[in-house]
Amino acid sequence: MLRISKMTDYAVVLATQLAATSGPHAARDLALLSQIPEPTASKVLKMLARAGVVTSIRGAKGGYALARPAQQIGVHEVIEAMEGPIAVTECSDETNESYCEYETSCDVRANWQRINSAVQRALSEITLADMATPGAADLVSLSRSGEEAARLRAGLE
Amino acid sequence: MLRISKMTDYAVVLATQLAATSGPHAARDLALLSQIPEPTASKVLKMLARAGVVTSIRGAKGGYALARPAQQIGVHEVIEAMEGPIAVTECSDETNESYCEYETSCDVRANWQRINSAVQRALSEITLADMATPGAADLVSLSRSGEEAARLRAGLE
DNA sequence: CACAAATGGGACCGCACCGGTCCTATATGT
DNA sequence: ACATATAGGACCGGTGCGGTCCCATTTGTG
Repeated sequence: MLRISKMTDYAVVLATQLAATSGPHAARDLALLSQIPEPTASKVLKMLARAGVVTSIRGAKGGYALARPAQQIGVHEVIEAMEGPIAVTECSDETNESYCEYETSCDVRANWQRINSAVQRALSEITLADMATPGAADLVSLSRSGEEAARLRAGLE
Repeated sequence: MLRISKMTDYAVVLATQLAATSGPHAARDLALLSQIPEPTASKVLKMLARAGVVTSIRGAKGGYALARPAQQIGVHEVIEAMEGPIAVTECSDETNESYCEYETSCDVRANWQRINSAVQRALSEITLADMATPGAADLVSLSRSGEEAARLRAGLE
């Protein structure tokens, strides 16, 4: 988990660009703006459209626009559009019957739901409008990551 | 992001088992308990050891134990042990110089940090002790990140 | 009405990564 | 010494993902 796929990165970039401007934009324009290869950007936008995150207008003068106001679209929607439902473990989603004989391990798996919902909540609180506003990235404190933060800091200096 | 790899799932299961019991356990025992193929479990435990999540005791009567009390180990440590630093985008971690000519897209990428830290925070608030307690799957620490995000949004609106 | 400009929906490919196994070296209790 | 563990890799097969391309469909425009 938590490794961001490139496609998902593209999706967020593109969706944010749609949030920043207004009116429909052709896939080609968005691709140029975001420095994403055009065919790939097109594919990503199609996925977003199918997921209902953006709307599409076909034909000449067509393009893409957000399906709803940017404040009402959480980044989790974009991410789920690209990667499917978030963080399901095998134990939770399917029909499997009898490998839960050892209840200890299955209890643990049930607890994965905590992790899933925690992540989901965190992601749904960040909207595309947030992503479109440039400055405020730092007021989210990343302090508690300890060594991670230290590494980042070291990288900056 | 957010697709949970099998290895990571194993890691959480194994770590949680260590949290539930006490004293060192051999990899073989843990593997049997959790229904994970032994060589794989062994590999996962090695990774956790190298990351400092668990300690190892070599030789006969050896085994693995948590490096710290379960309440002090967030699941993000386990996850990072398996997958490396959480959710970094290419733009943030490396030495790359000049593909940020279009500042709009790079601004967006800077905002990835919000997502990263939101997820990080959510995960760091769930400890192995939480994962080891069976019933109380909901509640606990999830509310924190919610409040935080609410504050952020309040600032924007 | 014909044409150009767009999206929709796939098929397709190459490669990196991941799950999984196994082998050898080293450490340590008995 | 010997049995029991972990440490650290090498190795391999399969799947998934990034990425491209093609063709059908829709729709504005001259």
